[in-house]
Amino acid sequence: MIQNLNEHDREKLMASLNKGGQKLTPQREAVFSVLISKRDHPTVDEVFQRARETMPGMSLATVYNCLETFVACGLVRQVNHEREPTRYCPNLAPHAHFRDQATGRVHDIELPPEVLNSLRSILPPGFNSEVIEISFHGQASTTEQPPHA
Amino acid sequence: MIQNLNEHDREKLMASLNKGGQKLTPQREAVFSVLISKRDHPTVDEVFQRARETMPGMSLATVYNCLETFVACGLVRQVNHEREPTRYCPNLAPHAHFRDQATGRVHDIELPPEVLNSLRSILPPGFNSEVIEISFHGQASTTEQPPHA
DNA sequence: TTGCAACTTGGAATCATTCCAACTGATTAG
DNA sequence: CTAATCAGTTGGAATGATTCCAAGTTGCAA
Repeated sequence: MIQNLNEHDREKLMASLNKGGQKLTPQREAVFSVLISKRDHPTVDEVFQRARETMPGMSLATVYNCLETFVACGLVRQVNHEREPTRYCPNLAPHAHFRDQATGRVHDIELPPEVLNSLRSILPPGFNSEVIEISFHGQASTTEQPPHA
Repeated sequence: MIQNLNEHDREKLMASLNKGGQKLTPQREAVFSVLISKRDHPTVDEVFQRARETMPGMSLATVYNCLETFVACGLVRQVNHEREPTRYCPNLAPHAHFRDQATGRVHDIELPPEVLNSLRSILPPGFNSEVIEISFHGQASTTEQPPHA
């Protein structure tokens, strides 16, 4: 079961939405709550299933809408791996992703600033990049819990 | 117009196919020829259009099949960006990709071994990765030709 | 010459995502 | 108070890349 947002997270959500000229709605609150209560990079469908536990009438289209809004407001990041369904990640700190081939699970990998800088340095003159995506795929021998934030 | 494969590329193609237990067919030759004659990361559809110039009867399904075979044989790499159509890249040297937001064009960015190693070093114990994908998105001020291999 | 196995083909099916038109609810203007 | 407006929500239809499938080809082997 998904609990309600605590004061702090609610404020953060409302502030980010307002900044983007958007309103806080019950549906957005439910979707955001799903994302932060279990930070396991759920797909849209997984978000949909979980959100329905607290708000049974919510539609899939609304989940798509909410997530799109959150991305636009900078509240969450999209994580794509090949052509699999898009996943969503509420961790905004710079990090890479590790996708476990066996389970499909995605783990956050901390990205130290010096590594980020060394990456930036490989761009030839004339290339300006705001976004860098780094993803590893392989085997994670950790038996259970992902080590993410 | 796409020219035929030269001896060297034909040998390389046949060797890789044989190693994977696959045969050299006219369709595979045509598709491979498309990939190496213009290394601009074409989509399946673009490969299909170009291949039809030399082999008008070829079907889209065959292009998918050929590309899948090549990936399995290690002859080409898939390049995915968000949920856009998959692109294909015959550059097998370690490199990152830069996607120009304005044009959608993909450029290869050389990846020095020390940068690759610094990336590998950020994986915590227990994570073993065979594949690392790095993609930049931003603006490329180069007016025309991509600097790829 | 027959049989087999890999490959190709066109079209149907799949499935994540987007689009759309109708509905809802809150806020504002008269 | 009503009406108009407007953002947000909803269900279902449409889209589009990709995969699946069953029927043809082809080349080689028995």
